[in-house]
Amino acid sequence: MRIERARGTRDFLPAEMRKRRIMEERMRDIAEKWGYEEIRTPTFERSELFTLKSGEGILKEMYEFEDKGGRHLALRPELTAPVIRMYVNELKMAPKPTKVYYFDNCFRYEEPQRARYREFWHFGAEIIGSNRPEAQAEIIALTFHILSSLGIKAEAELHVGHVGLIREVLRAANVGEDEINKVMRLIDKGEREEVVEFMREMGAKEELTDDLIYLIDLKGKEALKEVRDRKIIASDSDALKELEMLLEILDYYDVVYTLNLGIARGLDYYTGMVFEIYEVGGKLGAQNQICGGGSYRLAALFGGDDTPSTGFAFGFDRLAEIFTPETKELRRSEVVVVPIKEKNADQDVIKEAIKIASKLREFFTTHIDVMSRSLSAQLSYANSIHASFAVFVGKNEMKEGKVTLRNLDTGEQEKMGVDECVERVKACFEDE
RNA sequence: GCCGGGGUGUGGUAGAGGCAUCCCUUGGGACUGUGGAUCCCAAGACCUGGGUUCGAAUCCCAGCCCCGGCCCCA
Repeated sequence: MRIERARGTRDFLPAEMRKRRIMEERMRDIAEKWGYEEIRTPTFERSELFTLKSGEGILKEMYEFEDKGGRHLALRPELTAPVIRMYVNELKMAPKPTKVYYFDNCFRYEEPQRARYREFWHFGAEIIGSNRPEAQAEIIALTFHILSSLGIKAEAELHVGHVGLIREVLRAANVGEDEINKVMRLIDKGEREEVVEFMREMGAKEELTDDLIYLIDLKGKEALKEVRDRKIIASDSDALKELEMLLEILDYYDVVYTLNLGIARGLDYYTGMVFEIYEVGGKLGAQNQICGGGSYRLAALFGGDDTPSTGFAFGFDRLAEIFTPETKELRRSEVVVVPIKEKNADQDVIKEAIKIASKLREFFTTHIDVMSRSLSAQLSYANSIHASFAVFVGKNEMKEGKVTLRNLDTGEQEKMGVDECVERVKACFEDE
């Protein structure tokens, strides 16, 4: 019986895996250079961890189950909550800011489609313990540098917003928190008419609705000045001051952004700055968001002190669909050791070949025949895996204490000692 | 959860009621110390289950899976 993969999951073949490792290494490298340290949380958690903070949306999509002890568990649908849970449980006393990053798989029961899977990978980071725009700017700048390390900066568009502004406007007009959350969700969906409709139902003044719509539609650098000029927001507004400072610091980082106050990010726990990054080259179809993040307060929800944090998560698989490594990085430099057995297959040749292969493996990826193939079949194999060199080990070579090194690209070959062989191959691989 | 379009060896395909085609791939051989050519041999497929029919890869129904879209998200 043939067993198929579970729906929405993928097998990663060697070539794909190689590409993903290259990406992963680059992303890690940047995060480490910025002083973030890697952490890992469990693949599954108690269900409450996720149900506590997220709305019905996430709930429907969760892989939830009961273990043999009757505990309610869930495969993690995202990583922010587990990371903050870990912080509250284990890292509360760590120096602030606490800076961590992660690269792990997440699970959501959704209909698979382009760039959307049921098992997918998030690469993300959190800076915990600072409510300053400096910390927010750092997080955004970090995503920007990660993108540029992958060479996909040009195809990405960064939108920065702030949920505080809109919340302040509504609060100032005495709109209740529940209603505010509802409005935020409508805004996030981009349902302009429904926002207007909902405001009318609430009995909001037309003026307020106009201001709100005006805010949502603001884009570009001059927007904040207009907000001040039109006195939509109190001039001593904390959110406004914070956002202005954030944008200024982003300029210091040379980060290119679009101000977009229409970003609301459905989840209620975002408290301030929010941002999203989209792929604009059209490679991702309908799922063009590659990164999301913002400032939030979750620690208190999990029993810790109220702690401001800012973080982001990249959709790694979506990045992988955009990312193209240089062909040079994908090429493997390999050597095949070819024992040449005489008719009566004496083991000395094999023994010597294994020794030589071991020596070569100190430096290169080296293969040796394990199928007892003929000489020509071994060479044929070397060719089909695109090896660069073959090293022949036979009676004649053994007599002289040498090997025959054959360059498989040029066909040139020469007898030489093992040490010289190593040097030759090394020199050749270094050129690449 | 909803809506389209699809499923033939590893991959790519032809076949539109009766012998399943070709290419690539993989293993072996011709070739016993020099690869990519050629030739030969071998392996390997009609998504699953029902129905119609003398007979189904082909027609019908359901399911599963894949591709894309809606919703939501990364």
